[in-house]
Amino acid sequence: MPAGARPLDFIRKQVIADGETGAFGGRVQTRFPPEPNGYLHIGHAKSICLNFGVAAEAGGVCRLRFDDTNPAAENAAYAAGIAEDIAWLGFEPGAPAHASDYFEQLYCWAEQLVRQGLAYVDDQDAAAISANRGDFTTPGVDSPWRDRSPQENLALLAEMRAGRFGDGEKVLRARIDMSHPNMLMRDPVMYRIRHVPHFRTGTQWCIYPTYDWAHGQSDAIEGVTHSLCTLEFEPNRQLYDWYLEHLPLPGDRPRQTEFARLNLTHTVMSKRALGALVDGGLVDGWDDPRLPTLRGLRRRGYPPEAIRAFCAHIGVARLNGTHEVELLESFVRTHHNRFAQRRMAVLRPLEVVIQNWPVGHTEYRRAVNNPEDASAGERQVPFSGRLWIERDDFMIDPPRKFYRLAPGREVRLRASYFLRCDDVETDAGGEAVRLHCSYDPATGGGHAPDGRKVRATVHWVSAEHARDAAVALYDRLFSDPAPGADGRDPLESYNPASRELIAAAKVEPALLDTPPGAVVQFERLGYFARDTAAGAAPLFHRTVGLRDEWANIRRRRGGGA
RNA sequence: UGGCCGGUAGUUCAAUGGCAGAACGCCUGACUUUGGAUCAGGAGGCUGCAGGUUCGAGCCCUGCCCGGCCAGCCA
Repeated sequence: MPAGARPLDFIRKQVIADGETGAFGGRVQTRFPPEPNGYLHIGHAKSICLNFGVAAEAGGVCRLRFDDTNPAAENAAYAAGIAEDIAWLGFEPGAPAHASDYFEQLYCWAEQLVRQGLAYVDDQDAAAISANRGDFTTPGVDSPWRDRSPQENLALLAEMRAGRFGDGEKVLRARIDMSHPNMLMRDPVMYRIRHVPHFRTGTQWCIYPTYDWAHGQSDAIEGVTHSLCTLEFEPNRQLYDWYLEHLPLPGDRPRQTEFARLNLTHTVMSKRALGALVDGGLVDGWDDPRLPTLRGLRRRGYPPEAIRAFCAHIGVARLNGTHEVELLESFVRTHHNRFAQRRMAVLRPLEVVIQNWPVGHTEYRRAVNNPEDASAGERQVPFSGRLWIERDDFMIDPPRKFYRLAPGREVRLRASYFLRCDDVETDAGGEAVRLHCSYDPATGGGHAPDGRKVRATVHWVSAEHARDAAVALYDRLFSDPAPGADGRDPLESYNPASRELIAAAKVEPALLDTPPGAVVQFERLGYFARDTAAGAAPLFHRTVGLRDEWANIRRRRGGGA
C-alpha cells in the first residue's frame, strides 16, 4: 500500500524549481522549530517528516531549533523529551539550536530598528494596546508614544533590558502602520517584559522577544532557506518578510511557506486540549496509549516506520482537512502483519472440556510464529483436555453467517484438532458456562481425512498451562469524529469507555517471553504491545485490532450481538 | 464586517487549457489452518454555484456561496 511514485507535493516542486533557478545559491536548509512547552504529537510528525525529508532529498540539512521565547511556559524536560521523540521517529536531531542563542543579536537588531525610527517603546498597557489596535473594519489609532525620538527610545529600551520596569509596563513595538489591513502589521510587539527566569539563559534577560520578532531572524542567522510552517502562520509571513527586509542579513533571505497541519478524526491535537486531558486525569499522562502524542503512540505499539509511511502517504497541501484515523491504523497493521510474531490469548474465557481426551495427558502442538516470515520459526504450545476459548467464538443460537462454534457444530482449533461441541452447560440466565466437546484425533494436521470442512478456526489456551496477563483494550478517545467542532468543548465527546481493562486474560506461556515494548499479534484479535513499565505484572496494550469481517456484519445489522 | 488562503470520489491527494485518476475505506469473488494476510474485479464525480473567454475549462476572467486563519505582551 505504500504504492509507487506519488506525485511531488507543492513544496518539493518549489524546492526543485529553486534549485533550477539557482535560488539560495543552490542550498536547501530547513528546520523543525517546536516550542518546548509540551510533548510532540503526530501532527508534529508530519512536520518533522516534511522538514527532515525535504532537506535529505535535496542534499541539505535540517536542524532542530527550540523556539524558546516564552520562559513562562517552557522547560528543559520538555526540550529533552522532544529531542528523544524525534530520534525515536527515526530522525537525527543533532545538537539542537535555540532561539535563545540569538537573544543578543536580536537585541542589537532591535536597536538598529529604533535608530532608523522603525521601532519605539510604548508605555500603554496590554488592554490599551489591544483597544487601540482597532478591528477588522476599523483602523487602529496611533499610540501617544509612537513619535518618541530614537534617542529616547534607545535609552528606554536599555532600561527595559536593565530591569528598570515591571512586567507589562512597557513594550517595544515595530513602527509599521496602525491602519494596515493585516492586523499583524499594526505595530506588532517585539519585546515584552517578563521577570521570569529562562531555562537556558537564567535571569540574564527580563525582556523576551515575541515569536514574530525571533523566528525569521533565527532562520536567517542559521542559514535556513525554506522556512516551512503551518497555515495559521500565513498572515505572519508579511511581518516575517518586513523584519527581514529591514535588517542587514548575513546571507540570503529565508522564505516562509505554509502547509496544512495534520488533523485526525476522533482525537485532538491542540496542546490546550491535550493538556486538559492530562491535567483533568482523563488520561494517565502524556504517554497514555490513547493520546496522539508520539510518546502515547509509542507505548500503544505504533511503529515509527508506520507513522513515517503514513506521513509520506498523506502528502502535503494547502487544503486544511481531516484524515480518518482508520488510514493511520491501516499503516500500523501493514507493518505489524509483516513483523509481529503470533501468539494465542483468550480475553474472555469460556471453558471447554474435551471428553474423549486422555485424562492428564499433555501434547505440545507446533505453531508458526509468523506466517508472513518463515525465519521467525515455530514454537511449542501445550494442549490438554481442558481449554479456554473466546466467549465470542461460541453461540448457543447462532445467526446466519456466524461460522464459529455452536451446539453440534465443528470448528478447527488453531494449530491443532477439529473440535465438536456436544453439549452446553448454562447458568440460570441461560449463558453458557462450560462446553462439553470432543476432538477428532485424525485431524491433527488441520484437515479431516474424510474431507469434511469447517468454516472457522478458533484460538485457544490450555487451561492447565495458561498464564494470566492484564490487557488494555482501547477505543476512540472521543466519540465525535471532530471533537470540539463548532466551538464546543472537545471534552463533551470524551469517550469514558475509551479504555477497558481485562485483569486476567488467559494466555499461552510463550507470550510472557515478549520483551517490553515489543508488539505481538494475538491471533484473530489484533496487535498488542507489551508495556514498558518494569517489574509490574505483564500488561499488554491493544495497538489496533485486526480487520474483522464478522464485526462488520454485526455492525451492518445494527450493532446487535 | 476588512485582509489572506482554500473548495476535485466517503476521506486524503493527483491531473503542460486536451478522454477526471490513485490510495485508504466500501461492495463482490478467488484462495486460505487467523472471518487475518494475499489476489482479481466492482460501485462511487453536475470538479461549490452562475456567467464569461476558448475549437476545447477542474485549470484562465467576473460575480456569488461555503470553509479556514488573523483583532495575545502565546507560538
